[in-house]
Amino acid sequence: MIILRIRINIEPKARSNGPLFTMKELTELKSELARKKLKLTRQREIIIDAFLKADHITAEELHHEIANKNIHVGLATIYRTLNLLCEIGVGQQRYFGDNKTIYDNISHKKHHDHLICDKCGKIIEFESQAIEKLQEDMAKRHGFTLERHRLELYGHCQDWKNCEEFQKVAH
Amino acid sequence: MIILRIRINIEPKARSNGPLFTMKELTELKSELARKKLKLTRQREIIIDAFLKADHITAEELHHEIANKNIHVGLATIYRTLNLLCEIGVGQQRYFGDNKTIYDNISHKKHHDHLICDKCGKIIEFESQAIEKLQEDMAKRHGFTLERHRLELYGHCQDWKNCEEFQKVAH
DNA sequence: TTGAAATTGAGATTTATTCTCATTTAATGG
DNA sequence: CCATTAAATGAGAATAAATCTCAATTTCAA
Repeated sequence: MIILRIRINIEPKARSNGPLFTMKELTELKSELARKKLKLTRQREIIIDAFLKADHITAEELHHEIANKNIHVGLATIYRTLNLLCEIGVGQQRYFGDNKTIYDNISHKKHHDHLICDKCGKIIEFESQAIEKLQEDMAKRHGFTLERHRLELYGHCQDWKNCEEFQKVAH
Repeated sequence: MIILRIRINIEPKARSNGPLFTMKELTELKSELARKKLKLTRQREIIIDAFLKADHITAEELHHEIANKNIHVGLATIYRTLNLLCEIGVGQQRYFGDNKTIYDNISHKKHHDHLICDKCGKIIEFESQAIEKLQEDMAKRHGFTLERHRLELYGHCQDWKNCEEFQKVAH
């Protein structure tokens, strides 16, 4: 018997180097997907695995990351899956002004804001109850019901000159 | 004698309905442009005039605004001039997440942050010394020299249902 | 008035992201 | 285990905001 496969995107072997995520993560994810009548495809597993290992990453970067493993997943699928993860609440989109959407892996993080180094691109996360409080006050003063906010501090860090990822970032 | 003009973009008459800006503004602007070896063209006058009358505006909106006066200025020129105004310090770019750059006329404003209504698109400007102070502290704590920041509060205002410019804004 | 240098318009180009649709795949229930 | 069906994928087309190109035009200073 001969089976012809016209398009095999990902070889079954791609799965064989260790489990992609822990059993707990996998179970949670599956039930979350099932709730939305979504499927856990091989592509999604791969994307999610790479995403969970990252901290802040762009779709393009993730695409390369996966390509480096000699796996091909279409860029459109990467975008689709990243947006899906944001809907589920595992990720969040950020725009730091360089015209690229950064996907923030918030699976293990609580709410936070960002400090961004203009020189080396370093991103530091922080949280300030005091600032949040003042924001709430300010909104109330103007008759607003606050839903969300965006706070980004830009400047340069102490050691950007030694920073390995040093690169002038455009504004 | 016959003069043939192949391309007349803006008729001289377009200038005749009143002075575009006050003498003081014009003088300041001219010297500012001269300092940079830039020219005060008719297009720039028109764009700057419309921009100074606005508060927050997109390039596209400004383009329409000008078109409504039966004057044609190319969109590329609008972008170029708006960016120029930002360099000079008369304007500032903002991104409020709807994938369009908003140009903020800051000619008569000091530093401020924004409250944005998700329902009607209303933009309120505010300033908080207290928040700024906390931001400074936070940056210092992480070894950062703060250059600038972005603080935007999103939610909905009291009266968005009656708001004439009501329109669901996409996120 | 004139010449050099800056500016413009029109449309091509870029770039990130989304969309389209034919093909393929996962999950479900017998 | 297999068939069914709805969901997902890949590839490339489409979109949309903003920038770029370049020949034609205009400003400004001398």
